[in-house]
Amino acid sequence: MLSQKSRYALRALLVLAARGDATPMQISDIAETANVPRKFLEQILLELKKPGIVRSHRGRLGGYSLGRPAKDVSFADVLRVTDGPLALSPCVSVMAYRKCDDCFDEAVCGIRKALLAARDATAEVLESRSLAAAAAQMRRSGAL
Amino acid sequence: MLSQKSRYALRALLVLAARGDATPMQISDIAETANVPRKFLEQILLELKKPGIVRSHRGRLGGYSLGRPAKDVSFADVLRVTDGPLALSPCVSVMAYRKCDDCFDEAVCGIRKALLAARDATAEVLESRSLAAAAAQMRRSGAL
DNA sequence: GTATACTCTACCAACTTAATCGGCTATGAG
DNA sequence: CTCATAGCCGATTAAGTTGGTAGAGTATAC
Repeated sequence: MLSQKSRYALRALLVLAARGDATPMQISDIAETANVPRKFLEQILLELKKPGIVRSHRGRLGGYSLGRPAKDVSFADVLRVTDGPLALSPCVSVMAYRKCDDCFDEAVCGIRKALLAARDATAEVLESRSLAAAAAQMRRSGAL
Repeated sequence: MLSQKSRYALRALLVLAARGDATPMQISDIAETANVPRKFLEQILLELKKPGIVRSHRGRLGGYSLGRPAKDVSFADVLRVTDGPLALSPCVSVMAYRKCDDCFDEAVCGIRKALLAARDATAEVLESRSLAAAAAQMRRSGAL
């Protein structure tokens, strides 16, 4: 299951993706539109900023905007920031591989292959879905 | 990521699946072979018993055995017990559907479709992998 | 009838999650 | 210049989850 934080992140980013222009939008406005607690959203946006998913402008008339075109931000990109690796086990994570703590031999593990297949399947789906596509779908179904 | 509990459950079940016969094996023996803390394994097996994944025999010479043939127990069956739904959001769970707490209209949600596709992809993989297949693979690669 | 092995409830420490608070810092408008 | 404004950032917190232990109860083979 996704964390609440991930859900908030996706909602906030969809708000940014839905507005055509790239002028910055203030945290408070994003928070209100996406229905996310303001102070919590601050933290989330800060994290999304590190990998360049969003960009910020300080001072008067500051705010946040997407760091790159909405079609180039996948669900996987976002979830990796807010929820960590997509994989079900560190030993099958492509972006953040790590040996399992108590695994004595990976080559012989009866669990690993299935988890790897699961990871590949989810990654393929989540990497192919962009904010742009999701925003477009929302527009089509009548949600502003 | 899987919980430690799920990893333990899979390891323990693979131990049971790997032995050909269906005579009960004691918790302590399973715990030792699968390298799982004994008391914790007790709880796990008890949970796996409710849906019939394992069967228990009490008293002297008691123990646990698989509740049905290893080829009929999928990874999905196990993980649903130990880690809950496979889905990333309650609203896309097939086995345990629930409306998302703060979602005002599911039909218009820009996130849901992607999560549903992700769920279907992982479910297909995890439902197609059985304990029998994993045990066979382990046997082939030299792990007893 | 008694040793043995599962059953069940309670408990615990450590960690994570979902926030909130308040002060600091950069910046654009006037 | 200056100051109101908006993001930056570290600390704190309450509640919940995770991983694991303890111990009394109960069924059953011998």
